[in-house]
Amino acid sequence: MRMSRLFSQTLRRPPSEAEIPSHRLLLRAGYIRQLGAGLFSHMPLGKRSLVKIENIIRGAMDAIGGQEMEMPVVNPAEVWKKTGRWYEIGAEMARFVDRVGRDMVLAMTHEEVVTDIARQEIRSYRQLPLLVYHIQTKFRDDPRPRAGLIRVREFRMKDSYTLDCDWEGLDKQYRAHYQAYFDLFNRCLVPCIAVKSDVGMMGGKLAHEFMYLTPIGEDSLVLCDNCGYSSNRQVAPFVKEAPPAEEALRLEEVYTPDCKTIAGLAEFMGIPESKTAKAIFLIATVAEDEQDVEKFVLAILRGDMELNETKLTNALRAKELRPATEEEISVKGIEPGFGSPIGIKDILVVVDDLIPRSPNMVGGANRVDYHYKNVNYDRDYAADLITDISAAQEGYGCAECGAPLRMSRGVEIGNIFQLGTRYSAAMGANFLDKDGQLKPIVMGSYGIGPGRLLACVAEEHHDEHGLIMPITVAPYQVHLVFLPGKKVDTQAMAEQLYQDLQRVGVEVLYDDRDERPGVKFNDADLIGIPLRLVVGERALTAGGLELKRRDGKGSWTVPAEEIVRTVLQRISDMEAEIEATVAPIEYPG
RNA sequence: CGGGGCGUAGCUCAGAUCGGAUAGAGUGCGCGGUUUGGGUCCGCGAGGUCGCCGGUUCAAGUCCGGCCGCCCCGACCA
Repeated sequence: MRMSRLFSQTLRRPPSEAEIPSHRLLLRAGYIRQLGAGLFSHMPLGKRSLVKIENIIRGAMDAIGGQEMEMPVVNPAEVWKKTGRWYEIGAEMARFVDRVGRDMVLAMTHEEVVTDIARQEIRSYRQLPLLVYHIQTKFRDDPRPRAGLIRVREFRMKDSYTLDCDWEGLDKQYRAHYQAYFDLFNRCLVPCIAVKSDVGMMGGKLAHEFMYLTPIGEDSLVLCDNCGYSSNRQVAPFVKEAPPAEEALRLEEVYTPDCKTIAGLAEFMGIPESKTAKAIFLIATVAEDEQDVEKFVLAILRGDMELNETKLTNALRAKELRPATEEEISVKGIEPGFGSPIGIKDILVVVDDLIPRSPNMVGGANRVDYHYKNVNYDRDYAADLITDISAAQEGYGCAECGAPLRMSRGVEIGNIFQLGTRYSAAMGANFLDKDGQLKPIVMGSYGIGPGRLLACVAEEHHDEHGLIMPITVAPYQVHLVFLPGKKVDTQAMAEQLYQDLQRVGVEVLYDDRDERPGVKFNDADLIGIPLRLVVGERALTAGGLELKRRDGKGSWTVPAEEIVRTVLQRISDMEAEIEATVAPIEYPG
């Protein structure tokens, strides 16, 4: 490609709305342009990188037996109603009515469609297992897109689906994806870890998220350096050490003026926060018989701990969970700031599983400026549900080995779900097994966001001058630059090289513009093509052309007659370096 | 959806407190010259519904009201 013809220019300054490096550089280098909140165009450079990423994904999926197909973006609501997700998913799914008044959706994932097809196609265990995938544009009306390509509303997604006779088969395909994902992320040179995750709207049993670790990430992760355990904070369990047992003392009301916070209360009472209990009031939306019911929930956990809303949502099987308003709290006869489950009726009380093991706590008395001393679970109040609803924190004990946990942040670049029979059972996708029994197909679902992955590549590989694209993902392999010469016609040489290199299959971005050297070098650095080939008089008098790696790992002066061969060699060197990082990884089970 | 910020040339920003005549700069873009190994220098030129609608006023980029858009924090989220 001739840069004089390229449809996008580099920007000297990034638009002011871009804050994170990947967003700024992808804009400046001309890979992307923004249309609206969470809506981006991929310019020719960006599109080429995106296609390369998608092809890396294709390679990895095909290698584990995947068959590429394509399913419709627009779905009739009917299938979504059948699985219930029409009702469960909120405003993030775009819906519309077609010309004859039918409800339609823009599919944000394709379990329904795959299951619908499977229902028609699959009759026998002999047709299983199967792995199908497609790479397609998705729209999710995210309430808050951010960070450039990291979190957008419209994006490309690879989603694959496995169909199996049983859980053993699913497990096998799940593990194959686990390995394939590491392989392909390695090929993109994006380091990542797999963490256990919440199943969220997908439903199902087991799920992992693949996380690129970075402070700009929006997921909080819990990691154990000792045993390697890792989990999304949303679901992370941890060791809760119960305080020493004590004789239950007499319940006592104490005057605690202005103690509306845990910190204030602990200070006033002269006790650690761990001796207090906090009461949090929420409204949970729960589906009962296809109807949404709002339930008033009182969550109780130790004063020094934080509520984990995902855990609570899952425990309640709630669709939605939000803090209760002061009015809603007052209506229940509860005093905000001094709330307590004691003596309150007609609410759903959920207690963190550490509370029953914590004797003589200080908690609210439902009366302004008063708390109870020596509150003991069971004796003084009861819960509808006792379970883990507290959030892991830095330093808490690892649930596997007890060592202190470390917190980190990450960007989710892929995920894998063991769905089981949720969709097949709901939609009647059954097959006849060996034993003559009709059984629901056991399914899995697996996603990757190529656009987000591109952002992570940029985030991981750049310097103060611009992008440093890995050879596997770069829009072109070689950036050819000529610098006008006084005696030598460097432009003619460059034109010839441009032809020669393309003839042997090298992808060349050729800067044929009449620009000053500084401009060309700066643009080359910004765009980040892995190899830069300069035709200039200075190097020619020193014996050849200048070939340089953008990542700083080598530069060479190459005689003109050897240039094509050398370029091919350097390209395959760089490809080999990356392929060497692809290795079997232990599946944690 | 709550809190905060911003909206003037392709991009980065002045101008707004205190209303006043053809709305500016840098960069980018076009033309001419100059220069040619890290964003040369000089000249000329094109480029604007000052986010939109309404109001106040003799007069609005500037004041008032409403709306829209974008960004950040939170809520939310495969």
